[in-house]
Amino acid sequence: MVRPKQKEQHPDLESAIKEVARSQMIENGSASISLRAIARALKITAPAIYNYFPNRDELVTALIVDAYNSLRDALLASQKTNTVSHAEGIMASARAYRNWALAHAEEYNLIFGTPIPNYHAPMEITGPAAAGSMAVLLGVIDAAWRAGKLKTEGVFTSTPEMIQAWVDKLDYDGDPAVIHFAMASWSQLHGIVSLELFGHLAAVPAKIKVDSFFEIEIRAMIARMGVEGE
Amino acid sequence: MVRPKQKEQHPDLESAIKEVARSQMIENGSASISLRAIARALKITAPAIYNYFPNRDELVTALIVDAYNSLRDALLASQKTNTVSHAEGIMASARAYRNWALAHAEEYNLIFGTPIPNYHAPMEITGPAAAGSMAVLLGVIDAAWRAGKLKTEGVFTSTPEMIQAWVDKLDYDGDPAVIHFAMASWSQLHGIVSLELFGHLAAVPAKIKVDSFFEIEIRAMIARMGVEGE
DNA sequence: TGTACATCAGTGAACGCGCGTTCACTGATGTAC
DNA sequence: TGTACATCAGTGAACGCGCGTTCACTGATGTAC
Repeated sequence: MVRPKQKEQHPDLESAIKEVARSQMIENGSASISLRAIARALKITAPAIYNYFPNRDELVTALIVDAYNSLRDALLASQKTNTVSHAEGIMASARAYRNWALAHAEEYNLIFGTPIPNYHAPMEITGPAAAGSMAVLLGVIDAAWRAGKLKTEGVFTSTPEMIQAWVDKLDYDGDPAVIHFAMASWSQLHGIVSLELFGHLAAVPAKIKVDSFFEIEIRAMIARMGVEGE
Repeated sequence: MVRPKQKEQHPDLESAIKEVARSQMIENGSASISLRAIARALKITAPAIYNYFPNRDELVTALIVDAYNSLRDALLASQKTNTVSHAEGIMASARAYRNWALAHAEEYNLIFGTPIPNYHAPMEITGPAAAGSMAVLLGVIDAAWRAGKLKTEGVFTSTPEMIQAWVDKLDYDGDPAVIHFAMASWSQLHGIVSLELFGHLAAVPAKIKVDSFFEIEIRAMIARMGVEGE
């Protein structure tokens, strides 16, 4: 997708296009990514974009992949500085997830929200990107399990279809209950974060802090998994 | 909005317009509600719609209000047939919430998902409608609390800002922890349901059942609230 | 019963707009000799 | 150092499209006398 360039108005127009696309998503929502609007903002003509992306859909795909990678990096970064305890490690990744979502609201929406009309994500490209960020979340919980900190007994009597599918998909060799916990944690993160993003949790104008609600809920989840506090 | 009619191609064109709008949301997503497309489907001309809705935004608002009311009715219906136990009452409303969302995916998305670009919901109209459906969820948990079935001690040390705001907003005279539990339950419901709707929880093509995952998670939430099982 | 009139739901043409994409082009730059 | 040529990022015009909304209208129906 990147071609050797000889002259350019912008030092890196491919990145500039994506950057403007991101900022336009913030203004108008991810549904209204428009090549012409991007070109206008960059003071180039719309066809120039075709030197970098073969069409609008591939630009959207690139934005999705970037978003997943950005989320993955944020999650990874939260782990590097946290070796205190497994409970705190899980808390740190949860906070990193939420903070990333709040700081990149439209990108979060792009990957986990309403699909863009008339756009169909090519799974062979977005799938691995998605797995990359999910793997970090699973990894944190898996680490707690491998350290014997997770209470997996009694989570379910027989492995449900859905969990087994994830075990197979991720080629996971641990306790299926770890996958269940990862999915449960992710659901909870997503539930809080997405309601918060759309202003459903707190009265919007006042911009009331959801922080303590988030902390209480995630700690409850960690307690449920049996991981001891710091 | 309703005017006396003397002749009509459709017995109730106002309802027909909303019905077609709903089915077009299913096909193309809520972002692409189009008066012209609706008119085409009804074999009328686009300006005819202006006899029923002053503009596109008010049609969208009407759809949002309908959606909230429909969800509220589904939640209420789940309560009428359930007097077995508080735990089962909560389970029933949770299942009703999920089932409604799965059966009305685009309406769910319309009220809780990405806002429609360039559309701003008039809070004085959508606010009460939203409160109506939320009130049912709160009511079920509040009933358990009033029956002394909820373990509200130790949920938080001091009432967080966000919860207090809801207490004030809903003029709630019970334990603030009940509001917390209602918000927590809703977050959890929303998290699972919205991931499920967008195919993130289960590999999409196989359409793997999320049912048991959902049951396990909601039962865990009920257990956390201290409500005894059946 | 018959006629004149008012009502008003739905029509059809038109407006100005923004969109993705194509195409032949231009003109600055880099390269070869 | 100087000239001829190839490259190719970006241009500008054009395409066909769908959109929300306006406007003067038409023609079937209901009503009054």
